[in-house]
Amino acid sequence: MVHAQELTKNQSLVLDVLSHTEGPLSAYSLLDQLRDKGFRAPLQVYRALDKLMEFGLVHRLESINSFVACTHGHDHKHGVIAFGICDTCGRVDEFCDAVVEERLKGWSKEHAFRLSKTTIEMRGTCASCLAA
Amino acid sequence: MVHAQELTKNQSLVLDVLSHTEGPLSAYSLLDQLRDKGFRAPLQVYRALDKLMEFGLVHRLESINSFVACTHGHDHKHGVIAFGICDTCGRVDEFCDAVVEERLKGWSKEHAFRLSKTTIEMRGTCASCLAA
DNA sequence: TCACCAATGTAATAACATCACATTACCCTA
DNA sequence: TAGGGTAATGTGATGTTATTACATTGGTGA
Ligand SMILES: [Zn+2]
Ligand SMILES: [Zn+2]
Ligand SMILES: [Zn+2]
Ligand SMILES: [Zn+2]
Repeated sequence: MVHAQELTKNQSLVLDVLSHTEGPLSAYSLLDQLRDKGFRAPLQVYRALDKLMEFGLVHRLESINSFVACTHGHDHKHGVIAFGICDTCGRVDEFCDAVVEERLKGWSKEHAFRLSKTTIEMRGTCASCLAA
Repeated sequence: MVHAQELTKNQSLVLDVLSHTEGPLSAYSLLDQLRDKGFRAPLQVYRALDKLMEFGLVHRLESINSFVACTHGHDHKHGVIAFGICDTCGRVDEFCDAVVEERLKGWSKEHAFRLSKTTIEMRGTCASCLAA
């Protein structure tokens, strides 16, 4: 696992914005927020995001082409992660379920499928938004 | 459920290409393959895909921005669907797992999250490609 | 000093998706 | 059978997301 001190300048800047934002951001939103820090091109953001995802500090939400800071501790070892994404307010909840993981790995084993990455995303409306 | 006879011309054309293709296609690949059928613009493809997905005849693969024809029978009632996607050959396997579905719905209930759509995609390498 | 490698900067382009508006086809019914 | 309503279609422009290509910088170790 990588610690904050080991991050490069651009990686730190991107992680900082994500960490201080409630909800996911697109790469281009990140770029806009980092223009006054000297960011000029999408690739600067994408490169930082790639590394941060490799380190497990950031996750990509495939169904909305956006990114969130990991809500687990930095030393948390990720298994299969699932996300609950509120389409109304953008709130994202990250969680792990050992049973789900076991079932999906079971399918992979049965089918001799070498699993490299699993995406689980639930879209819907969160409790707060339902109440409102 | 909708039967093939009820599909419009554009919907039939799109489904036809998808059904006769091994593996997923992007919207623009579909467009290219349908140019000689009179297709001229992306929206023609996206509109047809939207309806076909509504009918449950086509699924979107979020992690690769592509679409596949459903491999279940037309009258199959979809629960939560999971996909195994081979990054080497493009093969896609669609399956349902009642336990996974129950666990994810359980999380939603616990968190008072109104679930509208669930995405489960496993990326990796299929048995054939591993053997080769 | 030099070779090497990781990180960065920049412009251009590719890939994916939607908006806005006009037109056509079809069904229902007055 | 004319008129109104709705679904489907055609078309161009635009918006959004992601990658390619190439140049430059900065440190690390022989
Ligand atoms: Zn995490
Ligand atoms: Zn919400
Ligand atoms: Zn299906
Ligand atoms: Zn394969």
